[in-house]
Amino acid sequence: MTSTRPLRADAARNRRLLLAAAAEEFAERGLDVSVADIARRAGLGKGTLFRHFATKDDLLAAIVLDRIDALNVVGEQLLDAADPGAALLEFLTAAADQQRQRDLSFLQEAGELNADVIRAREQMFRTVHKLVDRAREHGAVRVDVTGADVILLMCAPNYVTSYVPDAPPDLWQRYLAIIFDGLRPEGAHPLPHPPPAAP
Amino acid sequence: MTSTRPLRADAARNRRLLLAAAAEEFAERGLDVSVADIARRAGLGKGTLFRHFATKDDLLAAIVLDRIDALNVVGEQLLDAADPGAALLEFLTAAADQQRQRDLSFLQEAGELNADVIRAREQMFRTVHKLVDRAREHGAVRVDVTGADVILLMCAPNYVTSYVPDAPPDLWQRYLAIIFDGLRPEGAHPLPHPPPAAP
DNA sequence: CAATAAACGGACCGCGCGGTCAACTTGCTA
DNA sequence: TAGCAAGTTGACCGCGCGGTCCGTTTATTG
Repeated sequence: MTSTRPLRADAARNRRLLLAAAAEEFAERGLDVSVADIARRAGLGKGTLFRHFATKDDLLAAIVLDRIDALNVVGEQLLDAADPGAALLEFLTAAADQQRQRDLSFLQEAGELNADVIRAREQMFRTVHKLVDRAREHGAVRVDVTGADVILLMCAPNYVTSYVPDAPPDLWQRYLAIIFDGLRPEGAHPLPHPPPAAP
Repeated sequence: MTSTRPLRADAARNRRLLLAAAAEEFAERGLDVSVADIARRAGLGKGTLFRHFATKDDLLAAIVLDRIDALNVVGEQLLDAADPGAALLEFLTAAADQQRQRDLSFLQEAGELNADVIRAREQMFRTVHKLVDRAREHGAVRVDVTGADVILLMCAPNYVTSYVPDAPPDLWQRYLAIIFDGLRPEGAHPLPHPPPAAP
């Protein structure tokens, strides 16, 4: 029973400031910005950061958890869209758009992350599987790709554009479109390797 | 005029040992293994490592340079293959296969790297452009993708599989096949964003 | 085989990191 | 508005990193 009494007003505000600062800092400069920089950006002391998040990883986990949950909500809403193929594309668009900029990828090895994150991630993965199954049944996706494939390919558009120096902010759409065309049944060539069991 | 006299026999051997150890270590444990670990793996002192490579980045650059050059050789040989579409696929296969495991990506911002690496990379990129142009003229690749697109997508198969915990070593082939299907003209949908000028 | 320059190695240095703590400030409540 | 728990802070700690340096070892060569 962790009956958490409500945060004091200033503490709640500072927590939000820290999360916002961290999200921006991670996005702009990658996952190894120092906690000192994050605290400075939030206009707070380093000690305050560690009062709210025991560890740098916990801070990251809190951000990632929010994003995964938000993404899962979008996915679930799309589960009963009229056009399952369009719904899957829309989901992938939302996913790439949300975690634009640098990575923050949620596809990390289990051990590295908080149990809450792992749980949320698995739920989101289940949603993706459903979206893919529906799209496949509807003939919008080739028969030989699985939910696991789509999960793995989900981050690729952002990854790919992260290497072009002054990329326009929506360049990723181009690569999502190419990859999505690769998922379509028309003109599909047989795949040389079975899908992974994992995600 | 840097008239470099030949290395002493043991020094030459140790240089090779260091390059091999670094390549393995980078591949297995990522780019931020310590130089101490690399030296230990090579069975040499840390000082020796720094005698051969002034900086950790120089060591990385030496490895990357080798790979880029090797890849460029493969690409140039494929330039007059009978089937330009198959040649492009073969090139991408060689690229992914060579730099399997962890990243070592050669698509980094210019400033980060040695001038030699940048030169080699640009040459390799020109080869890719030629391979793509030939494949496009031959109808093996959709008309709206460019060499720059292919360069960006080149590393995606390895990236994507790097997230599955105990991935079979050739799982990347599956995602290369999917992406390559996305590059084909059959069933291509118009792309939502112009290609980047950059690479 | 002696002489010598080249190569080696590991103790050492300074830095910046994630994380701690005790003195101080502040919002809440009775 | 007094009292106090909750919250804040920045100096501080230990660590491991990339990189240096110099006493020692070794391949080469006349």
